[in-house]
Amino acid sequence: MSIQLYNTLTGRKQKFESAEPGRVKMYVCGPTTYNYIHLGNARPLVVFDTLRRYLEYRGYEVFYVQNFTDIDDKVIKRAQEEGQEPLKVANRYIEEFFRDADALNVKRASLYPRVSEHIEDIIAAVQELLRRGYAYRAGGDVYFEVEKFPDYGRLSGRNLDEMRAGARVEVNADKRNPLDFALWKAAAPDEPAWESPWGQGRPGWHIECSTMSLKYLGSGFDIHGGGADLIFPHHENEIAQAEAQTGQPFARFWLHNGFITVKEEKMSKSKGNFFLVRDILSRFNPLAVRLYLLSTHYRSPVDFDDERLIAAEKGLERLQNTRRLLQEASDRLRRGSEETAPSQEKAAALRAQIERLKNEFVAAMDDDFNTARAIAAFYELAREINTYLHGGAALEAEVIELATATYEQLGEDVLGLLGRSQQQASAELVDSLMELIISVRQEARQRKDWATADAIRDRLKDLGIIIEDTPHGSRWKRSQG
RNA sequence: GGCGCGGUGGCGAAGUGGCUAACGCCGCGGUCUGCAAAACCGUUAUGCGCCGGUUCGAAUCCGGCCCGCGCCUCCA
Repeated sequence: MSIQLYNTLTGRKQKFESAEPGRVKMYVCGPTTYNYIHLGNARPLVVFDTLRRYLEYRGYEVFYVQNFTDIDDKVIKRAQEEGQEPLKVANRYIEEFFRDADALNVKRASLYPRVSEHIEDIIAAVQELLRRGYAYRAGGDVYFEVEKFPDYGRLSGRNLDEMRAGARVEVNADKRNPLDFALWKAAAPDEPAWESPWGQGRPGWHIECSTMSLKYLGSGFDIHGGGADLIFPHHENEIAQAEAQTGQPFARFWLHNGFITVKEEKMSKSKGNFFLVRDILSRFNPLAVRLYLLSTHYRSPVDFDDERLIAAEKGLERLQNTRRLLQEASDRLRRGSEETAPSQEKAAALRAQIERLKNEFVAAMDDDFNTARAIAAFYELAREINTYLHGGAALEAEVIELATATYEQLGEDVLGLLGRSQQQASAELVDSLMELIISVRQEARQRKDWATADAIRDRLKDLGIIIEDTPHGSRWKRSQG
């Protein structure tokens, strides 16, 4: 009954225990904010969000940090193309990021630190690396010297000799070793720059993540996640920087999700075969996209294909139907329209199934976060509940309550697949409808069509809604009783 | 060249030594239903890339081969 997670650092599943009892600290590399996110960006978002939800379900308090890379070559390039300030461009895409993430039912992280707001911290980190002899200056640049860090290559499972043999590393005369990487880059004339001990410049890519994760989570935090393409060099470099800087182990568990592929090929920006989440969401139910992403184990590749999205939509519909049927059943019970005595036998049978499937769900999730197996158990749960509801016997209130609570807990709290309930949706719809009615009435009043305006107010009053006109517009409330 | 992942029914996808190979989608048949929808039941792999081997027993372990993909370079 313990959680096992595959740790890239050790190459095997390990029992997960948080460093601090009851509290998990996790960091997931976020997007570079120069465009809408694509499906490949969405996978870690959904996967680690679900991991976070599961850990919370298992009773942990989770402190979840996700960064935004808002200073970077691509942001700068984009800004130049658009003739805008880089930070403005970044801000805009951060807003768009939240729209997509919200649609995918991704819970907000505890904190979203941005590079541009942590320049001081980064400069301090680079200074410390220089002081400790792990870094060197070359003109206005500062590089990390990989030879000085004996463990370099541990995460990605290679050593310096092997990597040099790869010979695909760009030659740079300023570097002592081709694999040395920039901690600080001198700025070109038109680029955003900050004053530093090495002149005007900006941070390298890797230093931001180690600096911000150390700042908010401290050395030895529990989980560091991201896409598998970040293992090398990004995460390798983070480890080198952080451990060289602090002399302490950096993160305890390294988790990496597999790629999204298109026709079996990796979806990537450089290949140009990527699909924006924004476009996908315009054609498919966002929660179906979420279901599709969780239907495969997080470390395996997932191929993007319309047919699979359609299948996911169908599956989702079934899962959401069960929730609706449960809602109807409890409404019926509340109205007291059940005439015969409930079947204790059938209720007991459902109770046993709920127990069994919930255990299966938890066992699957405990085993390296096997959402595919967990979802299978959830489908079975839906079927068992449907069978009971459809069985013709009188319903028993307590088992309906148990079924509803369990279904909601696994399906929404953990998997995030059910979305807003019927009740929440209705409440929101009422708000929107009232807004609509009030604006129609407002138009009538502007025309001085008092008859229509008064008729609307009177008829709403009959429905138990009171309109109050004020100098700033109209507001509404429900009448008492 | 180095390192690594994967090939399971029509399509996806679990399963890593032993009940009838989960689960979803699609198709077909049925139950229910005024109709429709929803829901439920049945049905689809004597077989898990190919060839050998180990074992009482393998999709699961070992060896070889074929095929697809990834990382080694910005990428989630």
